[in-house]
Amino acid sequence: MRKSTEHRKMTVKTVAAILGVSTATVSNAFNRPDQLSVKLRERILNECSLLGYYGPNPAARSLRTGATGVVGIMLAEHLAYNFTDPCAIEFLQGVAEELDAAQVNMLLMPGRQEFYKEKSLEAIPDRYILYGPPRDLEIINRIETQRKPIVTVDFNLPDHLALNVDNYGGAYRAAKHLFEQTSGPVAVLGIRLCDSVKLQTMENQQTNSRSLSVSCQRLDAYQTAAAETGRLIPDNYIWSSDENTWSNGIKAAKEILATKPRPTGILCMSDQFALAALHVARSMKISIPEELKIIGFDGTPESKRHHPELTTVYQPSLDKGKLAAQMVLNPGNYKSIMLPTELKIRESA
Amino acid sequence: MRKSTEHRKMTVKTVAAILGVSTATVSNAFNRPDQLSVKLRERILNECSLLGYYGPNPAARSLRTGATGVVGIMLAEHLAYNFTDPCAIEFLQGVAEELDAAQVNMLLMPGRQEFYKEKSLEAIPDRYILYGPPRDLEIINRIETQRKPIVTVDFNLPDHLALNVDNYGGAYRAAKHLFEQTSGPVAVLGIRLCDSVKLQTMENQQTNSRSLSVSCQRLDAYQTAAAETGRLIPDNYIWSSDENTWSNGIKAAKEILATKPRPTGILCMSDQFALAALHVARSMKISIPEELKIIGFDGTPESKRHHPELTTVYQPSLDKGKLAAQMVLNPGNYKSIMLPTELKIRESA
DNA sequence: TTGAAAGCGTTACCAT
DNA sequence: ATGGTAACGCTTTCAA
Repeated sequence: MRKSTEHRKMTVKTVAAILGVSTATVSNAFNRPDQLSVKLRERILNECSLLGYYGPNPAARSLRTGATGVVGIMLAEHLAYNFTDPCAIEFLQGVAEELDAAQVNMLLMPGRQEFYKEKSLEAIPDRYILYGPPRDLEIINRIETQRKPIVTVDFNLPDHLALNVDNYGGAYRAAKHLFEQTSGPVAVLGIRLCDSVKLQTMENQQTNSRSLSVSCQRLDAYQTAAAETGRLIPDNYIWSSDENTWSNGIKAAKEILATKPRPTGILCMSDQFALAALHVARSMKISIPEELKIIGFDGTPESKRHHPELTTVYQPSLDKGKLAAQMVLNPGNYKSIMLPTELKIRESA
Repeated sequence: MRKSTEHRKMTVKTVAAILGVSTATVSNAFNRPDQLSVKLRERILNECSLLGYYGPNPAARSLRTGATGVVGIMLAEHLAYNFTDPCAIEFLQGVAEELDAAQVNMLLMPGRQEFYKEKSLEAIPDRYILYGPPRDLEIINRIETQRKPIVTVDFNLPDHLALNVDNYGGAYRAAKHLFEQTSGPVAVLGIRLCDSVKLQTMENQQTNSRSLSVSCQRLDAYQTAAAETGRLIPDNYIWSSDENTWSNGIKAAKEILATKPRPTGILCMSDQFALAALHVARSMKISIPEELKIIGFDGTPESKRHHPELTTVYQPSLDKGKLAAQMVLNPGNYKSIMLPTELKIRESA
C-alpha cells in the first residue's frame, strides 16, 4: 500500500498509474470537471490529496497553457523603495485586496533593467500593472512585445488603459489656497522634478529627464496658481529630492527653513515630506500655521492623525489600487480613467 | 531579412535557426559562458536582443531545471493585511533590500488555504521565508514536502532555521518599567491573544488556538512582571484584537479608557495600537504621561516621530527582514537566531 | 566547440 | 465518459 508519507515525486503520471486511470482523466479532474463523472472526479481529488498531489505543477502547466495566473506589478524602482513610501503602500494594499479576492497571485517587479539581464522574467505574468514609469524605460518594450493586458498608473502609454489622478487640479487648488493664506515667500518640496528648471536638488544627480509627469504637472499647477495671484516661486525656492523618504524630507526641510528670507509656506509633493517639514518646524519652534503654512500631497491616513492635522491634497490611493487591479483583470470593461483629487483643508494651512 | 519588429514568437529554436547555430549553443550562451568562445557568445547575445529574444522562457526553463529563482514569502494572512501593518512593512522592506541585491524575485503568498485549492503554488518558489505561522497551518505541510530551504520568522518549526526576537525580554522590561511608574490599574491591548485567558476580545470570534506564540510570550512577560511588583492584570483589563489596524486600536482604546476604574497605564502589543491609544487619550484630554502612561511594541519609525514620543520596545524589523533573506539564500551559513529587543524609554511612559 | 535528441509535467486534441 | 499522445520551450548528456 502506498502511503502519503512515502513521497516519491507525485505527478499526473504517477497518480494516474496509482489510481488506475489515464493522465488525461486526472488532468480533467483538476481542470475540466464537466469532462468526467462527478463520482470519479471526487474519488480522484480525494486520493490525490491523500497521496500528496496537490495539483498540477505550475511550471509545466504554464508551459503548456501559456498562462500563469499571476499579475505583475511593475514598480518604478527597486522593491525596497516602494515599501518606504506610504502612498505606494496604500496603492499596493488596494491592489492586493482585489487580487486576493480574485485569487490571483501578485508578483512585484522592480523597474530596473539589471533584474532582467538575460532573463525574461517579463514572460511570467499574464497581465501587468505599471505603477509609474519604470526607471529603465526599455523594460516597457519588453513587456509590450508580450501582448498582454497592461494598465498604466500615474502615466500614459499609447494604446493601453491608463489610470491617473488629477494632479494638476489638486496642486492648483492647494497652491491657490496657500497663496491666499500667506503673502510671504513660498517654497516647493518636490520629488524627482523635471530639469526644465534649475533647482535646489538634494542629490547631485543630473536631474533626470525620464517621465516625471506627475511631479511636473504639480509644479506647473503651483506656478500657474502663483502667477494668477501675482506671485512667483523662484527656482531657488524649489527643492527636489529623488526619493520620497522621511530622511530626505527632513534634510530638505532644514535647508528650506534656513533660507533667507524664510518661507512662510511650503508646498510639499508628499505627505511624508510635509510631515517631515512639520517635524523640523516644531524643533525650530516655528508655530504652525501662524508662522509657517504647510500643505502636503496624497492624503495618507497619517496626515489626518498628526497634530496639527495636515492640510493636504487627497488622492484615493487605496481605490486607485483596487481599480487598477479590476481594470487589469477585466480590461474590456474599462476605459482610461482620471480620478479626482480633493484639497483637504485642515490645520496646517 | 528578419526584423525585430516582426515578432513571430522567439524561442531558442527559432533564434538558433536564424543564427545558424544549434539550440544547445544558444542555451549555452545564456547559461554557460565557458562552453563557447567569447566571440560567438557575444554575437549570439547581441543578435538575440536585436531579435527580441531576451532569454529563455522561465516556465520551460524551470520545468527543465526544477528551479525558478524566486523566494516565497509566506505571510500569516492575506496580502492586503500585511500592507496595513507598519511592522510587517518594515520587515518586507528589509527582505526586499537583500533580495533586490541578490537579484532574486520575491513572491508574496497569502497564508490562507483557499489560495492553494487545487493549485500547487507552493511549487513555485525555490526557498521560503515563513513570516509568522500561516493562519492555515496545513499549508506548512505542503511546503515541507517540497524539501526546500525554509526560514521561519517569529515562530519555530522543527528542523528548520528560525529567526526570532526576544519578545519575552522586551515585554518584561516594558511592564516592569510601567509598573514602577504607576500604581493604578494597567490594561493590556494585545493582538490575537491566546485563549488561555478569558479576555475582552474586540471581535466575537472564538479566540484561536493557532500558534500565537509571540503575543502569548508578551502577555506572559507582562504578567510575570506584574506579579514581581505585587500586581496583577485582571482578565477584564486585557483586550485583544484580531488585526493590528489603526481602527481596531482606536476602538479598543476607547473601551479601555471608558473602563472604571480607568487604567493609568496601557501595555500595547504594537506601536500602531499605542499611537491609536495616544490619539484617543488626546481627544479625551487625558494628559500623557501624567494621567496615563502608554508603552508600545515594535519601535517603528513613527513611534519616534510622534509627540509625545512613544515609549516602546524596539525590535529590529528591518534587520530582521534582511537577515531572514540572507538566511534563506544561504542556509548553510546560519543557525537559528534570536535577536534582542530594547526598551526605548521616551515620553509616553 | 558544437550538434542531436531525450525528457521535465502538463494539457488538449482526437479517438474510442 | 475516458484514454493515447503530441507538443509546449528548455537544458543537458553524449557524441562528434
